[in-house]
Amino acid sequence: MRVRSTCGREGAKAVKVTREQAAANRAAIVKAAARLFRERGFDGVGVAEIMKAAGLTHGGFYGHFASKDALAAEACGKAFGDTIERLEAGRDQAGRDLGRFVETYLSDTHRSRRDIGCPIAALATDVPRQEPGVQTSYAEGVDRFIDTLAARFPALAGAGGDRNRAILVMSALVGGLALARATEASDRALSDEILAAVRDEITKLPRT
Amino acid sequence: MRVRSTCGREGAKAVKVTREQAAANRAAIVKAAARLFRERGFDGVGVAEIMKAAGLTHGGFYGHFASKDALAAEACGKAFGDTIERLEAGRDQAGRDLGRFVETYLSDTHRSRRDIGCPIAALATDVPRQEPGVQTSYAEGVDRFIDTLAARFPALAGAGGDRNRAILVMSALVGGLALARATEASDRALSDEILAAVRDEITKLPRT
DNA sequence: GGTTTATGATGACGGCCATCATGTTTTATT
DNA sequence: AATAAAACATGATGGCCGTCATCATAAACC
Repeated sequence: MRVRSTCGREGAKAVKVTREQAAANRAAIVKAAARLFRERGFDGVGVAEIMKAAGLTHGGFYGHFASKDALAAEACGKAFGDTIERLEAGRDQAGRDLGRFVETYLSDTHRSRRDIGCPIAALATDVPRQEPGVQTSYAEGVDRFIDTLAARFPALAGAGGDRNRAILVMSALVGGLALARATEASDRALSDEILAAVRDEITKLPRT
Repeated sequence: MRVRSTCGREGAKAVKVTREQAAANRAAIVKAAARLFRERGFDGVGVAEIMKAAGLTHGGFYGHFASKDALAAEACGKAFGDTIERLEAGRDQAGRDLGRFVETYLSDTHRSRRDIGCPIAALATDVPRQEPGVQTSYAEGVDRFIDTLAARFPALAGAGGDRNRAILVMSALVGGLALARATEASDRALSDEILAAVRDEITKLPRT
């Protein structure tokens, strides 16, 4: 009720697309957001840039999502979905045994690719500062991650059904990766040392 | 060369203070920044708010610091200094043995007080997105933290002089605390479970 | 084939941000 | 006592942000 603009007068090349194309666009927005949020944090990327990365302009955004926060929650869920799916399916070698998985999680590649890596490690300290929707999405992801870990690696499943061992391993993985990333640029030797140490110590953990 | 303003015309109550008062003001800025950055992240707080928290107005800021990033690096250093000093001095009970320290690090209090807690856990995922100065300050702090940990708790010092065990414990502590914070608001039970699990598993770790 | 529907492009709004120019007042120096 | 230096308050500037109003267009449905 404030705008009395005269916009959209001359060059509005509207592009009404098919229903499935619109759905594809929506998915592209979520996908781009999941990538950019992990790379730069929730507050480090604007709506306009996300839309541009999805091949659209910023105006159409609110036709798909109620707010940036709503997208953040959904993008967070997608990032978890992708990661857990990869873990559950065990498509690559990392799914076979714990040692392989730990090697992959604490690898050079995972350290340098925040944008497509584990959202737990990429967003951990950002989440407490976000809206409830994002926090819920994240917490559900963490819970699923723990269960998946315990299910896939029997050595992590406690005798009494507790998930303590899986939680310890997850915490060490997430903490180690986050610290390796934080120190990589200014002290590569330290960053490498952290990766190697957590890798070695986790695999040396006594079996239950 | 752009401003042709007519500012400071009527009510400019300038407040030139003594030399030591100026130094105290500078320290107050760093202190406020160290607190606010841990609470809201480097990009979650503006210069004006930091200055206000220090009891000043935003204009005087650039008399003390070259940029917000320069302050961020210094505030990061101060946060580490305080935390490591507390750990080294062993003033409180947490300094005595590893179990006590782990209990304190993974306590309710530390979970809810990001602003005065360990900067490693508060800023981990923000640091890779900051300027080199901040990253260097952070990496130095992490390095010192590992050394302090290994020095204070003999069980964490490896036989060959390696710091692997200390690094594992640090990673688990940092990861566990960060995840407990991220899940606290939306799933308190999960958050508590994480704190307890990491606490228990670390203390059950075999001695070297 | 005509009507309805809704995608998304354009552009505007107000707010917040980092940074800096200016001016006043007081301390420090000579 | 006079002068230089410096601290800090005021306020401006340009840029980016999330959000929204408007509307051309083409798909979806009858």
